[in-house]
Amino acid sequence: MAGNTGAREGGDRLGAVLRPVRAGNGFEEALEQILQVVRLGLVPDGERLPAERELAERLGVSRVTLREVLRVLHDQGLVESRRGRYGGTFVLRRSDGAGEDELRRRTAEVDIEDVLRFREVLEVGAAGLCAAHGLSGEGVVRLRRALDHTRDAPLADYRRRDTLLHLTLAGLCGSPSLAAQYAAVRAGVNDLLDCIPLLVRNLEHSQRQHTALVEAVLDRDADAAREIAREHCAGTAALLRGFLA
Amino acid sequence: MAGNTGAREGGDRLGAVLRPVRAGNGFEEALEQILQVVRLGLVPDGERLPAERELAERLGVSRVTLREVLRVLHDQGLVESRRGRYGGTFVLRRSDGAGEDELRRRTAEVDIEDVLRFREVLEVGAAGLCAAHGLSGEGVVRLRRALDHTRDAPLADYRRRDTLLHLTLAGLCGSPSLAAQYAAVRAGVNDLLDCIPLLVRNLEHSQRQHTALVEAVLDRDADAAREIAREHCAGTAALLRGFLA
DNA sequence: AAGCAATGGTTCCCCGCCATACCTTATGGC
DNA sequence: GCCATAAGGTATGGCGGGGAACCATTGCTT
Repeated sequence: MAGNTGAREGGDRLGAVLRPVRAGNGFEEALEQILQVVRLGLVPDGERLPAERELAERLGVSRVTLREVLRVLHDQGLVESRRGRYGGTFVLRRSDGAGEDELRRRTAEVDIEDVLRFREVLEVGAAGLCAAHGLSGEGVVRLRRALDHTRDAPLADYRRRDTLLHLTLAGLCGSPSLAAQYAAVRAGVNDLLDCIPLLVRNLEHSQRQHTALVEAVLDRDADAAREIAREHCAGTAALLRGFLA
Repeated sequence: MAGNTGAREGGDRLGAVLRPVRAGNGFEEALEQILQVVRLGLVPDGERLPAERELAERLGVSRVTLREVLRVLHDQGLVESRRGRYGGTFVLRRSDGAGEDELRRRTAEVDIEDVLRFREVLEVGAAGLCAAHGLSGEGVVRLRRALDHTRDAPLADYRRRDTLLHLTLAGLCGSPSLAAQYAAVRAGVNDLLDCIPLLVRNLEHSQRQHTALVEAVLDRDADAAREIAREHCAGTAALLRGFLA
């Protein structure tokens, strides 16, 4: 019957919307998000995560569940907890090799093309929006500071500051939804980047692009900003495809 | 202490990632997604939703919870259930006025700028990706068919077919993540559009843009595709800002 | 030295949701 | 006309997670 056929065709279309309502249980999602914070370098090695009570509230899970997450991270050697006033949960420097298989597992199950394409769209979009609408005075300061921060970065901290620069730009584009999605996809990109070596030559190239990108945004030259962002992403994408394909 | 200050500054940065792990309970999220299906017109008026057992499984909630959702939708006059073989849950034609306050409530709590900007980024990005990477033979067919479908649309069904065209494009861009996000943001856009009148003049303009957009994509002219998509979004955005601001 | 405050650590109870099984209704085929 | 089938409708037990209260530890402040 016609209606039935229509419903079946529609059924395929529904796939984009009718995805599972939660990617996993509360525990798994909370774990994922805290890992994101760490992988994005939002809390650098040695620094403290928010207190358990605050973290639990912000993640929308109970403290009990959050503590299970922290216990797992502790068992994997990623964090350390200290009691008492001015105690807390601290991010440990990842002794290279720890969680290596974890990384393999994670990168094995992501759709690399999906990540790279989505990242490019968001990155280019954020740059274009920032340039087209202009930044507030405070926005200019934040962006400049983030850029300067990448210039004098020690090699070991470059990727983290690079990430922060891009997150800053995404955060300034005027779309919180875009910023949130960028954070998520960027965590995925960082996972991929952690699988390949950091080449100084790429880094210098990247740095020139950062400078040009920020200039274009501040000049409110949207087309230029978009084009630079696109090239920037294409560079990373080519690198990753080359190493991982 | 320096570490403490750093942690506080970091705390602000964490905002983009440390969002609540679930927007609500299972019931609310399932409701939201089914509403999305209806609002996107993925199941047209009079057609049947997937069977309860299938829907529950695809949404990752129990049938009990799903049925609570359907009961709410039934009470609001949006769906009707019929028992027996070839029964099911059917989407009712929305008698204008029903759920009107619901719409007001919903549109009141969305960040219009966020929605419009994010939508533009995704729309432009999807068009650019499709044009840049080219479509498969089947992709070409699907896109053409969706476009043709908007041409001979009765006025009452235009917005639905328009939505389907854009969803098709997003689905063909090679990034499932982008497609999913587009579906979500488009549902929000449709809510906003439902608050303003449908002007035939805008519709004709829109239709010309659709044709040009599809042509640009099929010609693999990414710059043109992006530019048309941008104009297309700007038109809708201006309309919405004018009526709702 | 005493007290306070901020943090991690622990326990308890209750609710919401899930899984499962079963019942009821309507339709088509034998 | 009977029965198989596919759908919605109902009932129950179990458990994961949440909320709240409390304990334990540390270091600053007085």
